[in-house]
Amino acid sequence: MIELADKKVSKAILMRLPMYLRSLKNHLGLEETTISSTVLADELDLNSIQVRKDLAFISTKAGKPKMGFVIADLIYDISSFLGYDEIKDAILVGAGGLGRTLMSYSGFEKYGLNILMAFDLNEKVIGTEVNGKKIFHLSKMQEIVKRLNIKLGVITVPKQYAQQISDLMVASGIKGIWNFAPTIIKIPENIAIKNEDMAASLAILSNKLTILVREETENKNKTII
Amino acid sequence: MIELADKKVSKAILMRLPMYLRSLKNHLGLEETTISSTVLADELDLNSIQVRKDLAFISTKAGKPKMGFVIADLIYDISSFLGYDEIKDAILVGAGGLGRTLMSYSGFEKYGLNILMAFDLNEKVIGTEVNGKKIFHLSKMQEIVKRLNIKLGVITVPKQYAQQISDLMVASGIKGIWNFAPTIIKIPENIAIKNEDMAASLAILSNKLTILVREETENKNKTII
DNA sequence: TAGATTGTTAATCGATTAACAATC
DNA sequence: TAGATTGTTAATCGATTAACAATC
Repeated sequence: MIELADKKVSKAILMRLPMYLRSLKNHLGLEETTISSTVLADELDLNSIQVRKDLAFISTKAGKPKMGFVIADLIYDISSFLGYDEIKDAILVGAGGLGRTLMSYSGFEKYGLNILMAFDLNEKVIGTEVNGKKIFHLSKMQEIVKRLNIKLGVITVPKQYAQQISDLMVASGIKGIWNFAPTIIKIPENIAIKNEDMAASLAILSNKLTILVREETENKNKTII
Repeated sequence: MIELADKKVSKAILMRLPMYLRSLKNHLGLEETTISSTVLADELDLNSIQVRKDLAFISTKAGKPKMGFVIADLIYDISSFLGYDEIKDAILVGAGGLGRTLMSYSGFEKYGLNILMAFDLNEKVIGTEVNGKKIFHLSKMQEIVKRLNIKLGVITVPKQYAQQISDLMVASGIKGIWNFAPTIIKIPENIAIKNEDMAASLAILSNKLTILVREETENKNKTII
């Protein structure tokens, strides 16, 4: 019997994998064919043991002592592990500033995300296109999503509408939601959600900055005293 | 002698604090004055013990048995802990789609971030304004940043320019960088950086979605077999 | 008072790092 | 061969959760 080895991945690893991918692609571009865990670790400010553990976790081929890892193999393994190789169609709701920015960004395809079209309520934008992607009236969403069997939805509406839109998406059969509205959305158990939380990012940066500035002030005082 | 209790905050806590803040503001808006750790925990899908630990860590006033925490106090404590109460001026480099979106978003002030102006190389946008914020030629940046003693920089340029812009920012005296370019930037020790890594977010969502869909398929097969 | 809810100490869990033998 | 670099087992570290006494 085949053991599907339903490995549970930690969030920490999932966040590092795209970092590896970037580095690896850089090195491949530089005509290199292999790479050691130390080089990767140094570049990404990680521990080399951690890098080896992570790579062992996702890769199908082991690294070789003295030689390291085959870059192309790693790229392939990480990409498929992350599902970047199978393009997932998505719809976006809220064709305002952020929504339009995401629509015009062509880089998501690299990560397996393809925003097909958008929905909005604003008559001014309905019927127009952004980056070749049509904007429809929100009332059309459910039918289209069902018909095309779309599984991913991006929410870029003002926060007061986020919950409604999310409910509508779920009702339409969407299974994964990428939420950019700065609010918490309630979803059923069997739906995946990722909140893009800029406030949290800012909190972290703000804290780092505060500590830095404080340290510098203290050091200055020391020399004076 | 005063012990400054230089508490080292974990990233995990820093990411939760903005979540608390949101919830608390909601409840305050609902005319409530106190809240228990269980209510907060349920709302945010956290453990109530964890909530109490977090709150104990940042708050100046203890909660009271049976009554819970005073919402207004918590809001004040979290805000000041995160530095949201002291507005930090920032500049932005790269007035393209994403840059302009960030410039037009007025919500950052709530988090203590005020984007004063932007810089770019594109003659078409130089001299124009977005949301009342002027766009200058990049060559003006260093002087302005120094003169106004600005400590925060936002990078929204294409990835191939990100490193140069970062170097320029550091040379101008900027201490904290919020990087939206999908690339790794090398910075000196004494500079704070936060990478807004959409690829990592997508990786996490993509993985959740894959697991979900796989489970559903397996369950369906079970019933058939 | 009785019960809800706090804060703290101890236990658990998971992730990171260290040590080291295996090997190309 | 000698040395660099791997993968693995064990140790450490930190964060989360459990247990429970304190108290409003």
